[in-house]
Amino acid sequence: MRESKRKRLEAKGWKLGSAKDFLGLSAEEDAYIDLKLRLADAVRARRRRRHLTQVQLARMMRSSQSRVAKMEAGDPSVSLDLLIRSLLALGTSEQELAAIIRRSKPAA
Amino acid sequence: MRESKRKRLEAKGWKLGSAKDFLGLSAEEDAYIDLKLRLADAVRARRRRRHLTQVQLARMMRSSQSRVAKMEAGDPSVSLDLLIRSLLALGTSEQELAAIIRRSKPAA
DNA sequence: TGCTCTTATGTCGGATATGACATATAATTT
DNA sequence: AAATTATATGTCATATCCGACATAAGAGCA
Repeated sequence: MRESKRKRLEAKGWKLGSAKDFLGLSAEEDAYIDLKLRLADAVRARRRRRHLTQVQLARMMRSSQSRVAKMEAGDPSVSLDLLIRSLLALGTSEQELAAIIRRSKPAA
Repeated sequence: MRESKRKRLEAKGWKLGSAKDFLGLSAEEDAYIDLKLRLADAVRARRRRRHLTQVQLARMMRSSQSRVAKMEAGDPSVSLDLLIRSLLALGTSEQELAAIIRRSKPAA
């Protein structure tokens, strides 16, 4: 998973503490963002494994292709809700979901 | 955890497929709701274990007491995002988070 | 009984995430 | 290279979720 240093670089619109209180809960924020990016990667991986296009997945979950693209890109406008609902729509079991969440950020 | 048959009963405002397409993705919907309720219980358990009031937890995560109450009650107006951010604010590690998610609904 | 602390429930204006659409940029195929 | 298919990016109106507030309900104690 070479594209996971992406995480830092791709702080595209993440607004983080910057727009907020500038000091404080950056520890949880970090874990939260990291989790989202990990789920995003998992969605893409699972969708591809099932040979589905973004359009197909979008229809399965009554969303749209652009939403799926943003999801997989780790766009900050995408919620954890949508990510997890996507994984569930892809048939991910709770065990598998847990495994995705448990897995910490790959070694550098 | 006797209060988990609550799940079915407490379909208070869950609107489910009812307001939606009436047929279709109830499998994922079920998993989704079940997950939320499990996280809700986990928040309450962890908050109590740390001897925090809802007001205190609310302040820690810059939310409000009423939101925390709704979270713990499994109110449908609460998102997965908020539930997970709460758990992270309570110092839950990703390992622990995974354990909460993995754990399937208790036997009856 | 009142008093204090905690939690529950209802509501609301404002904030954010949503699907949809248009369109751009790959990536494949012919 | 042109056509086709897949994915990316930007924008927008509406739906949903948010914190905040008011207030009720419960628990424990003076």
